[in-house]
Parts: sequence; C-alpha cells; structure tokens
Amino acid sequence: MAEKQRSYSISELASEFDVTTRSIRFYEDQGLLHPTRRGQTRIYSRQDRVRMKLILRGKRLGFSLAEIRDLFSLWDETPSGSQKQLNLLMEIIHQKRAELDQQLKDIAMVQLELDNAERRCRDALDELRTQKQKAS
Amino acid sequence: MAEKQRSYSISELASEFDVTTRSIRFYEDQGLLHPTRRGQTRIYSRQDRVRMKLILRGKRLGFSLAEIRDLFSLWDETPSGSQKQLNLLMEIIHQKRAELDQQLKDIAMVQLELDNAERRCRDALDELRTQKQKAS
DNA sequence: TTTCCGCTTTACGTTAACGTAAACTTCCTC
DNA sequence: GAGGAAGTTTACGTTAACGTAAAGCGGAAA
Repeated sequence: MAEKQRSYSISELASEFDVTTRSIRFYEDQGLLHPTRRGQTRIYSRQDRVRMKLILRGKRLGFSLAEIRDLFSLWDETPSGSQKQLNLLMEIIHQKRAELDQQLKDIAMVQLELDNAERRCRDALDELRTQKQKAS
Repeated sequence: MAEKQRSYSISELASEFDVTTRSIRFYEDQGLLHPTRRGQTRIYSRQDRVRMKLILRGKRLGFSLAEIRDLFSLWDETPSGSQKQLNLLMEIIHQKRAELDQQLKDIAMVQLELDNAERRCRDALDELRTQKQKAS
C-alpha cells in the first residue's frame, strides 16, 4: 500500500489558491506553514495544502495570521499538556466559539439590511418601468 | 409632539462602544460619520449612534472601512439613480450577499473543527482524571 | 556554453487603521 | 484669574500583511 504522497511546488499552490508566492513564504515566516526542502527549494505536502485552505478560510472570517496560528496549535497539538494547559485550551476554544456566534448574529443582521436595500432598489426599478410604460 | 432628539458627545460614544475618540474622528475623516457642530465641538445624533453600531458590526465581519462606507451609501442612498445605477446597486448587493454566504459556510467548518478540538481536549482531561484515580 | 525559467534570499516600500504626542480653545469652578 | 476637564487640529509613529525590486543559484533546452 504505497502512500500516494503527492507534493506541490510553491507556484502550484499559489495559482491554485490565487495568492502570490510572496504570501505563501510570508505565511511560513509567520509559522503557519512548514514545508520541507529539496536543496533550497520548498516542497509542500498535502497537509500543507490543507493548511493553506484553513489559512484562507480564517482570513475570510477576519482572523489575523497570529490568531490562525494559535488555532493551528490548538488543532494539531495532541492535547498532552498539564491539566492547567488543557483547561486553558478549553477556555480558548470557548472564546473562539463565542466569536463565531457573534459573527453569526452579525451576518443575520446585515442580511436583513441587504434584504431591505434590495427591496427598495427593486421598487425603484419598478417605478422606472411604470414611468416608461406611461410615456409610451 | 416634540421629538426627543437625544444627542451625544464624542466621549459618550467612545465609552459606550469602547473605542477611542481618535477612532471616532477617524471614521468621520473616512466619511463614515457626519456629526453636526456646536462651535468646534462635534455633536452626535441618534442616527450617528446607529452608524457606530453598524461600523463595529462590519468590522467584526472583517469588512474594511471603505467597504462599510460603500454599504452605507447603498443603505441610505434613496434609490433614485438611473436604471444603470440601480442595476449596479443590485449587483453589489448580490456580491455582498455572496460574501456573507461564504462566511456562513466558513463558520460552519471552523465550528466543526472546534468541536473536534474540544472533544480531544475533553478526552485528554478524562484521561488525566482516570490516571489520578488509579494513583489514589 | 549560454540563456532562460523557476526558485531563492534580502531588503526596502506601501496601505489601513489607528496610537500618541504637542499645542491650542472653551468652559467651568475654586 | 489660575487651573482643570473635555474638546479641537496637526502631525508624526506603529503594526499587519503583504508588494516590489534586486541579485543570485540550479537545471534544462537550444
């Protein structure tokens, strides 16, 4: 059962996710990615690719790279710390969950406002059409 | 029927929303707020207060101040433009709605990951407790 | 061999969203 | 009328997240 260890070059990842290579190297600099090397050249694994997805997802939610890095250590740190550490982790998890809940509420509100704006916009368009009708 | 036109000072708003006065003046600079003046001093209306809420909500969703300003003009521009303008507005509205939908998906994914992390964390805590039990 | 392509490092530049400090008015109050 | 509290303008500083340019390395193709 040979593992199909597909790997990626930096420009492959860049074009797939539509970011620059500069960004990808920057993420590594910030401790978000840890590609291996063949000589000087960076080699990205499937795991790194998954990381990229997660990074971009975090960014779309307005998280900073530092926060995303913290979430990563939450994620892959096999929880083997002291009880104090573990409780701290639980704390952070609940904190993040609260942020997401707030965002859900915010999104709902903005959606309502968009509904409203769209309705008024549609009304204005209808108004224009009926005026055109009268003119003909 | 005297309108109860409550007004606010800059520091009142600042403490209520837990931002600095510098930020509030900056938002004005960027065209997000338009307080009236008594002499030099800024006077904020209830409408301005509502604006503040919307600004912070937008920020929590990761919008830039420029985007928020655009949403504002979407919002209070009585849709009285040309048909071309109105169609453009509809376009922008749908664009923003798509962004929000994407965020909803992203939030759902991150929530799953948090669930996962919390479970592993809880398991590790249980593990610690049972070990303590054995030791006693 | 040269030349080009993709990758690398190094390093300075840029934008957004404020922070922070200085110097000044206004109004109250002691 | 001296001081303090709260407001103002002006302006330079700061951080995050890259952009951009310069200079160099290694392989392959002409």
